[in-house]
Amino acid sequence: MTSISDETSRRAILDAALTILTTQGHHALSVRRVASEAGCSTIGVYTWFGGKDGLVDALWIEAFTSFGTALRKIRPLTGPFGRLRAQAFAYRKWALAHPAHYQLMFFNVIPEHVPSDDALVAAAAAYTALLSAVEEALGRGELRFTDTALVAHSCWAMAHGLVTLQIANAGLRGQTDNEKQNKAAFALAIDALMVGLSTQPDVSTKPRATKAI
Amino acid sequence: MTSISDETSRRAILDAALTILTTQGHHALSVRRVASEAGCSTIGVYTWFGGKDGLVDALWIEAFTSFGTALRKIRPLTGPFGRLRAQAFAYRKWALAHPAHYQLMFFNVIPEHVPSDDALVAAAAAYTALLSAVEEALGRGELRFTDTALVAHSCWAMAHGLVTLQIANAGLRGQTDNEKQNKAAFALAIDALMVGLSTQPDVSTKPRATKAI
DNA sequence: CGGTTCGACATAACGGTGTTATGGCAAACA
DNA sequence: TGTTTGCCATAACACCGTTATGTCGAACCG
Repeated sequence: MTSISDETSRRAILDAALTILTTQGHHALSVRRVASEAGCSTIGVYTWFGGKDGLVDALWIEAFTSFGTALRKIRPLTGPFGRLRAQAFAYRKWALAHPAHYQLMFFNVIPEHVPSDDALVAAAAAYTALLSAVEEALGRGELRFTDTALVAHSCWAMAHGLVTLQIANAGLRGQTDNEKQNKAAFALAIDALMVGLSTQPDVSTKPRATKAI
Repeated sequence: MTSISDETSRRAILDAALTILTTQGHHALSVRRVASEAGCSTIGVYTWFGGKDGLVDALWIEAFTSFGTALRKIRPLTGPFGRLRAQAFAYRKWALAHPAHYQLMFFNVIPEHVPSDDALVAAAAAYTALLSAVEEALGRGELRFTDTALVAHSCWAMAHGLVTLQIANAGLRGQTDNEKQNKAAFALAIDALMVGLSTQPDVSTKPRATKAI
């Protein structure tokens, strides 16, 4: 029996959590602060989300949904691996645009949180976007391998590893994050993997000698 | 003025933290529990480590030191990329043998901890092991690229991404972790990257169609 | 309309956390 | 012998997630 006012209460708390997460980071995401930001007592978090865990779970689901749609938007098919490459860059773009969310999703940054079944469904939906791109490449005969899941796993791990290292390093010493060089390094690694997975190793990219990272 | 008894106090606390970390996980790593396990008051953690942050930092340094020596042990040079491949598998082996440490090092699992300068030195030392292997491959003319750092970054990200996904998934649903299939998936991705980075794409591995992951 | 039920919510508390102020106490030193 | 110094336990502080208690208003029903 969720009325409109119910949803606004829920939304207010969720938005408060969202702003705290993006502006102050996950360490500031306490029930008391969220309630204060939302203008209610801590009880609100428990009536609408069942506790901090449920709140984090809701954030997780929203994040994975946004992530999944960002990946699913990629449709161009220009050139071999066109969609896979574009998806990898979309992956990177989304992650760097939402680092707090990305940490929430993949860094296990709130140790007491274990994703619910609904959350796992949302995560799986994002993964299927990647799977379909792999299947497409496989259908076009661009892969040396026939196992979609294995190839998708490799691509996911590559993109995840690259993005993870960048986010972790950026949070470390406040280094000047040279977006251009980082993106070039990302492209190099992704392209190398694509070449390695490809039937036609030297088509998709024309690598040149590059400068130091 | 660190006497022997001083070092034993320090060691006792550090060992207590280590056993708690490995047996109960990072969420159980509280100052009070560590002190209780070590048989002293919470003050001990502060006199010897300056607080929880310093304790975690000490664990981090020990972990990266162990990790670095594991990587540096890899010496065989059989075949192209022999050392790089062996190092990747050593990377994986160490990470899966010390999942709690790996999470501590890379998952940002204790949010309030920021690595000290000493800790960053230890981490950099582990990275140089990888760099030297890349330089060796480069010296043997096995790479299409001339930038050591870029290639090392790619390799690191690939291994890190693969291991990270496995550890995160293992912690998720208590799935039966089919070590054999996981290792095969790891090998496939690493080999594909090596091929993509190689001057002679079809030499290092002979991939076949593989079963589902 | 009056009584009852029920859900949202605030207050205040409980047990836990990291941290620290206070003070005791033994060893080293002048 | 008197003083200083450093290790350490006790107890407290502020914060955390969570919950028991009770209030209040709306909805429901006779």
